[in-house]
Amino acid sequence: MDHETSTTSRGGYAKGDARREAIVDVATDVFATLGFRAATMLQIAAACGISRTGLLHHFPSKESLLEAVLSRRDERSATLIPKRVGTDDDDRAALARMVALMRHNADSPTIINLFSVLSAEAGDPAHPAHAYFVSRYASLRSELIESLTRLHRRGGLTAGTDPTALAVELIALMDGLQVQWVLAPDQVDMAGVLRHRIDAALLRPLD
Amino acid sequence: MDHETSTTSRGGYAKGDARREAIVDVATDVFATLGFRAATMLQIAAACGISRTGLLHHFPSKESLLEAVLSRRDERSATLIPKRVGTDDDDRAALARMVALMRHNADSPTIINLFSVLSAEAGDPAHPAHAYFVSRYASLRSELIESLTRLHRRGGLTAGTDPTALAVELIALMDGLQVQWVLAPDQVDMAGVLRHRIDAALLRPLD
DNA sequence: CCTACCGATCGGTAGG
DNA sequence: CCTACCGATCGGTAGG
Repeated sequence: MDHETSTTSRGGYAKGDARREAIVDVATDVFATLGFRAATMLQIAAACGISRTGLLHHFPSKESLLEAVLSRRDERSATLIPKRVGTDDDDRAALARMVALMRHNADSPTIINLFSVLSAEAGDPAHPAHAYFVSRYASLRSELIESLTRLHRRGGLTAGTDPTALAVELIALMDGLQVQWVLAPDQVDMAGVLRHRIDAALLRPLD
Repeated sequence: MDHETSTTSRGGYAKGDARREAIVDVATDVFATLGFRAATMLQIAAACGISRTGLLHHFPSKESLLEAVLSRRDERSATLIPKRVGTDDDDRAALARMVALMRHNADSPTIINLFSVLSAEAGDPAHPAHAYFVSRYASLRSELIESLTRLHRRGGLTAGTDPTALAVELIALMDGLQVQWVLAPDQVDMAGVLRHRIDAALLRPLD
């Protein structure tokens, strides 16, 4: 949170930044596979081809590395999900992007694992990412509730739909599909099930 | 899996069995909080008020303790969810029990955490519970698909419902609601959302 | 021969 | 980035 360095390279630090980015990529994989607590700095260092103390040169603690992994993820998803909405079509587009995201994630199981494992172990208030996930889900809910409420006011949702309950349901559906998909990729059509549920809530289905 | 001892006490071993049961309860809590990999035998032993070697006397390895925790959970849920179904009412009752289970789980966050954390970290094929969760979800899916298919054939579901997709969706919904609920219990009405989704799929709502 | 442990220690590894 | 370390703790096993 309080690391001034970013992934954008500044004059004279290109090499160090490139190394940091490579480390964050590796750490993402390891945290995704083992979770934060069971992952070790030695494993991550070895996968980077450096020593454990060399790793600590770039990230002074395991938690600082976790912060870097999460903020990198936030940057990436921010580019995929723009903030400015307001029209009916924008809100429908936001739902379409959720489906596209599920389809995209089916090709990058690492990210699926990362959030499944971390959000589960972050349920413990003592977990270093607990606050992050609490506020992450709060943001997801409030943004989706806003979108669905606008859609509902403009008559875009089927009668009797509660925008708040639907927002909670759709977020839960995405998370649960990912857990199930990791254990049986062939049996779970993540994007298809989500798309079907969203279309059932919309008066006019997605394109 | 291959431990002949059960939780039922046999003549002369009541004390040992009671101790084993107490240990399994404590281990359930610790695994639920930390996950399997990050939990330590020392923590579990300390929480039981015995030494680590005393713990190992009862369970020769950490994995054997995990097996005991999971099979205990299976016994408990087996008493809650009987196997013999076949009539239309039985299949509707199975859906009602899913809602009741969500309501019940909201009072025992430990079990929620246990399955959220373990099923997420078991996505790694190298995890000792990987096979368990793969087959657990396969069973859940096939049993629910059976129930929903019977209901559908008897005209109990709304038109255009795919029993297989609905089974995947309902299981995902339950899992995702639990992850979200742990992080914000006041914002997530687990049983309410599930109930609402099930009623939307049924021609005649649950009682 | 059974149970229910104990204190000590094995070779390795944790985060820093 | 590395070698050299620290206090502690890991899962598992020894004899008693």
